[in-house]
Amino acid sequence: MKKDINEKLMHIYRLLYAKNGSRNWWPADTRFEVIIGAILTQFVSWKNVTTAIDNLKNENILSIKGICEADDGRLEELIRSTRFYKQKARRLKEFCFHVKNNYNGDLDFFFSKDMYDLRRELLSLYGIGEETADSIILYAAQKPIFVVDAYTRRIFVRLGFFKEEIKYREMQEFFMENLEHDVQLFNEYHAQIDGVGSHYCYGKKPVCNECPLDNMCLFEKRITKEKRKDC
DNA sequence: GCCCAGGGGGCTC
DNA sequence: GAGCCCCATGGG
Repeated sequence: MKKDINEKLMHIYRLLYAKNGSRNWWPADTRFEVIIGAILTQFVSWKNVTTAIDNLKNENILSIKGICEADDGRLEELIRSTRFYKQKARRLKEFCFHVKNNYNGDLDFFFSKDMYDLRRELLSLYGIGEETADSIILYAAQKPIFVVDAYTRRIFVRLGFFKEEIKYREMQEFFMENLEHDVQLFNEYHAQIDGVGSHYCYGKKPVCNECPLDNMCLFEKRITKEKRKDC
């Protein structure tokens, strides 16, 4: 771990934490709900997801058994608010059947695997890509993997750490090479990024004046003078 | 009416 | 592997 990079990353973390406090992520009652939320939130705002999760709760099918036994059309209807609902209904079903058929429906059993074995297995399932897999590993299985997303890219490109075309794994490796592997730190760091991500962009729009990272935009060499005025 | 939002699969070359 | 299209709701 490079000490100077670690200190920069921790400085950013502390600025965000000082402003927002703990964000208590992930917003869910159970780890199964975390998993369902991770799949449903793909390319959609969280508000749309809460509608769907409430529907599943009200219908009393927010469980592996419940999803497995649910009628396909009914399931689609309940999660309609999350966009791409037909695909997502299939994703939920396939995840639940995987755990049911291979782990006797037992998430403890499923999550007892080595972290990277678990990651490979999740990635093999339909509809689970890197971000979704990592969210499940960190927030449901409580194993120390760093979750990156579009907001992480946006902010750290703007701050000058990454080029815009950086790959998911490269971003993830950067954080994991330069931060202590700690579930609580990884949990809160990603949550903090999420909390300010919507205020950031690559330079097209002004950043939020309230954001504690504004004065760090000077790290971003590719932002023009004109755009820098936004900071 | 239009634009955009925290992704992933599948196809092509 | 990169580039492209598909999926198809809800809020501002």
